[in-house]
Amino acid sequence: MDRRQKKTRTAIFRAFNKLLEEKHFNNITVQEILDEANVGRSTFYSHFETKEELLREMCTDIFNHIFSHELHSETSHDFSLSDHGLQEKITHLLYHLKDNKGNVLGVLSGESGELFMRYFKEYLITMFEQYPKSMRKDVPREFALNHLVGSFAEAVKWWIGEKMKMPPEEVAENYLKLIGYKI
Amino acid sequence: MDRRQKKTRTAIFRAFNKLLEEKHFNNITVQEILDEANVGRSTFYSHFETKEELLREMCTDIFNHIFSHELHSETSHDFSLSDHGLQEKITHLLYHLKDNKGNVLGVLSGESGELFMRYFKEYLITMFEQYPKSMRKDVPREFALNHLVGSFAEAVKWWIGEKMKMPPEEVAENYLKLIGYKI
DNA sequence: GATAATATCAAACACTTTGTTCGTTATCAA
DNA sequence: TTGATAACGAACAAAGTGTTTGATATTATC
Repeated sequence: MDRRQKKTRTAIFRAFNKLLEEKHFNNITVQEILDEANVGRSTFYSHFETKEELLREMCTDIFNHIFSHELHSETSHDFSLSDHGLQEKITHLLYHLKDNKGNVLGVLSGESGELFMRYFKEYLITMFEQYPKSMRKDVPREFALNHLVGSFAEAVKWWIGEKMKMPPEEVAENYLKLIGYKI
Repeated sequence: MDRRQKKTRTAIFRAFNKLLEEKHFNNITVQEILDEANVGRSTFYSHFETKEELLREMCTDIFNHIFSHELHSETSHDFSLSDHGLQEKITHLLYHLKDNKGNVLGVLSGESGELFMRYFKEYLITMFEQYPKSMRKDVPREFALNHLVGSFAEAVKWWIGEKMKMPPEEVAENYLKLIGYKI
């Protein structure tokens, strides 16, 4: 990719992220992004068709980074035994989030969290599907999966809202207790 | 309140709700609401300052109706024994939601759930606080309460997304299993 | 280093939506 | 019946969107 393209792309991402920390997605205008990123109007629209696409691409960028190790680390293992690592995996994921504090905080802690959450959950589904033992079998599979994903996403949102002051290990432990996960 | 005011207010609510079933809140224009409700532009703005306020007022209207029985039915009972009714209370709440299908579906089933969810959770906090036994004590109270409220809200969202085809009793039962609630 | 390709820019553009204003008409409560 | 007021509709300024244009600057490549 052309250096110029990379440069403007990251400039736009940085600007957008900063703005997201301050105000809601809906109340951010393209003009504000342009001013913050020092990028021309037509340049912006040659990169992204709409503001929504910008958000989507930024989300996937962040998650591809955060989940890159998570999703592929154990895919070659025996499936029935892979449950053993759920606590470690969750802890690891939380540490990743903490490392990306700068990027994630703006998007998630702001009022735009719902949009970000939608993407987050998509990745979580893939993760939890690797741990069949975390799901109770006396409840419909879809219901149980939705519960795991939804409640974990809520826990993370709460954690971030609390400025991530609780240690990742503790968050993971508390969460696993609440979903009744037996090691 | 003047009959004329009531008339236009409900006309706007009805029109707005219908539009919410079809498209996202952000993509609904005031003009569309006016056309659907057969209401003049200036009339709309004499009732609601913005589109957001319209949504907010509609949400509180719905919840005040749905939770009116829920929240006050057992407040005079003995607190330590009130846990016995959680399953019934949840079931009852789900039936209420189903009765308000027409109102709730549009707001929540669409992608506009954000604001609606926020209000919903506020009411849920009050509800779950009446059932101390539903909360594990080996996990920080705030963490546990967030888990109960968040996961229940997610379950309801899922349920509505599935067109409420699962019977309320079953939803309540499955949910209580997942949070490890012992009768 | 020269060159062809192309990314960026600024400015102007048509278009949509918002929220306000105002004079007129219709409806209500008393 | 009458005074109050709600609804109407048309026009308005303001703000934002997404596109187009031609000039300028930067890049990859030869």
